[in-house]
Amino acid sequence: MNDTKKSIFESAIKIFSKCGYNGATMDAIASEAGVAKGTLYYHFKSKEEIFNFIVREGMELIKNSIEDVASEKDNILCKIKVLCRIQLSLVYESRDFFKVVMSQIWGEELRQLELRAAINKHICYTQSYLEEGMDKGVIKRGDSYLMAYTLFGTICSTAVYELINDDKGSLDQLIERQLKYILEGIQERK
Amino acid sequence: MNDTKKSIFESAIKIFSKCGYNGATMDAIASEAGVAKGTLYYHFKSKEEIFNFIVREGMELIKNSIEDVASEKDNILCKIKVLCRIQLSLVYESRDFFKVVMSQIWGEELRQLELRAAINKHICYTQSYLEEGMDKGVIKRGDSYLMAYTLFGTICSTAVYELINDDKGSLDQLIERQLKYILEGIQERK
Amino acid sequence: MNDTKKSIFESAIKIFSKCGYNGATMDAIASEAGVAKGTLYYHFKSKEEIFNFIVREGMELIKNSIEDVASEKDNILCKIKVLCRIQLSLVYESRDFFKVVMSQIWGEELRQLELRAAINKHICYTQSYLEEGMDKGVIKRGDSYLMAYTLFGTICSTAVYELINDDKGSLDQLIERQLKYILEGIQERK
Amino acid sequence: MNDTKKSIFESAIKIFSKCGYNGATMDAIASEAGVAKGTLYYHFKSKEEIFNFIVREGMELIKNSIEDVASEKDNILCKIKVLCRIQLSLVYESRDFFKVVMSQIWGEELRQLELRAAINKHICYTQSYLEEGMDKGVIKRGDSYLMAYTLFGTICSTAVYELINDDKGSLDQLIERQLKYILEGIQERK
DNA sequence: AATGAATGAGATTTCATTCAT
DNA sequence: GATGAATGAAATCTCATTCAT
Repeated sequence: MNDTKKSIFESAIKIFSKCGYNGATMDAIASEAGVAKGTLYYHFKSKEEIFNFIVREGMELIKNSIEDVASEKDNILCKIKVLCRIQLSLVYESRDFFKVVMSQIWGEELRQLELRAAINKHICYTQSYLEEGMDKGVIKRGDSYLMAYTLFGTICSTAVYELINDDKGSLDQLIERQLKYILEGIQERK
Repeated sequence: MNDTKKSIFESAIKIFSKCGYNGATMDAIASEAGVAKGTLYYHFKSKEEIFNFIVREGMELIKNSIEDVASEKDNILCKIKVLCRIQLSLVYESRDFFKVVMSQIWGEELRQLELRAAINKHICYTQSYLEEGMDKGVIKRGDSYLMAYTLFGTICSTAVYELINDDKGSLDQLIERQLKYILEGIQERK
Repeated sequence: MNDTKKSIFESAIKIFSKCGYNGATMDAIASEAGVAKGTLYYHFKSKEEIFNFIVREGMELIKNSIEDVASEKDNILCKIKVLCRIQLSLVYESRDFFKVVMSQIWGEELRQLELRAAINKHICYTQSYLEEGMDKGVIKRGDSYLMAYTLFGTICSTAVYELINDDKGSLDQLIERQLKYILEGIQERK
Repeated sequence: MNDTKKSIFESAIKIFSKCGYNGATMDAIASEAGVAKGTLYYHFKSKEEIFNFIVREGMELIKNSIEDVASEKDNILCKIKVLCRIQLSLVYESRDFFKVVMSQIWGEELRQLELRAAINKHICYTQSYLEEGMDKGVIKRGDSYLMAYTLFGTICSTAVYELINDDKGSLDQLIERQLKYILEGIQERK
């Protein structure tokens, strides 16, 4: 990915996150990237292709981030904690990408079906960690697939939290709290 | 709200949920409602007004549903459980409304800021339940605001689950599982 | 076909004939028709649909013109002469339509393949007249299909003649001459 | 004309014939020629210049072909027959060039007016053969200019025939038939 | 000689809104 | 109350041309 393409890629994430897919205009993306409109079409066949490229690259990046760190641990509970922490902090670091995903996951257009497939693949990937946790006895036995979704829900809630409340101060604390809720629940043990 | 307006209202939810705000066309809404395009403008000033009307009515409905049932219970843990169950089942019953909210919450347009405010208000409302739970010693002491978001996240995850997996069979079971995860966590107690 | 649509239809023929299909712009057609660009799209789905509509209507018109007059004659040679005369005079009266056909018949786009099919159908239709002429002994026995093409070629030559030479004075004389060439040839009988 | 320029020249004919002038893109021509787009502009000033170059070269070639063969005969009827035969077979051998001419002859752009002038010059050239035929008593006396157009029309009809029917088998037979029709007409002599 | 990234003017198309009926 | 033809601003996309390498 050369400089121009990278610049378009980053600008598109910014604009898509602010305006949604249909609200984002090629003019806005071009202007944000500091290139002419025609240049977008030199590097991408269409607006939809920019979108798909973003999704593909973004999901790849997340997967790599997780694998890099998780591979260092051999304790499965640690791995799961790392998995959660990384995703939770990515919500902050790649907030624009998350907004694009979360706003575009709901419709019935082809690009949205593909996005859903990508998200489902990611959730299945985290599911495999949970199943290893069940085998090792550190995660409660149960519907690992649904559990993986619950975990994804926590990511979502964090994204919404970040969206509505701009408090960036206590990021680490926030992440630890969320992690605790998901692992141990919110109900007081009797 | 007369029949025509109601028909437009329901069609608009359907179209907004399928296409997003910008992707939805007045043509599509009119055609879904079985009326002429001009009729939309007889009942609503603009597309944005249809959207705002939907959000207002929808949030009102949810709040009423919760209050109706919660008022019957006097045990706060029961109230919280009911609160969760109702919202989780609403994800299924009003799935189109949820899609509209979830897809439109992320941008910076005026209508989106207003939507966020409405959602935040709703979360604060559930927060008050959690605080009562803390006072009564059934919910772990902690950041009740963040906890309310976590709860909202579970709603989100259920919505995404419903979106990707069409299994409608075991709805009650699903809800009970989600409820258990949020209350008791996913980690095995030692 | 209401007034607006008719106006678009006629303007489009004019513009297509002057600029070709790709050279014609929707702006030019709209401006010629005295309507807004959006109005074109209210009546036709696309530029291509305008083109196809023109071809369909135009061929229909020609066929009707021929049938109307030919049905009055019972002598087959008279019918064939009428067939030729009508087409030759149509070259002048509907010169813009002919230019559209002649300029667009050559490519490999879908609309052009359809146009070719329409032209071929028309040629086959004139072929049936020639075959009747052969049966009645007034037309030389031979390849009636190729002969029908030769007849079409005379139409073409007249169109090119009209294009290059603006002499409109002696239209009837011109037609009679062309008719004589095609029926009796240009070579001096020995 | 070096190899690169020749390759561009031939590719341009192919693309122009398939897409028309406005439909042909410099990208398509470059890709067909197997060179970069910039290379086109090294050899030609503009798209229009490529077009004009093609017309000039093509007309030159046709004239030379005719003169070469016609000069061998001294009988004028033979010359005229040769003239027809060569042009009719050129329709097959240089079909792409013919398509370019036939599709581009109709508009009002400068390049098209120039093309018409070139065609008219060619028709006047064949006219001079017909006049010699009239003087020698082998061609019917009459409007030699119109007659030359009729002859050109037969070329057109053959091109359309070739376009719609791919039967390449009986080329010589086809040409002889066309020649007969134009010389002797299609009507049965009584 | 040749390249191909970049451009921007201009093309086709979309669609929320208006308005006369 | 309801309609749908008409609009025009703005969207996506195309492509001949330029220019630094």
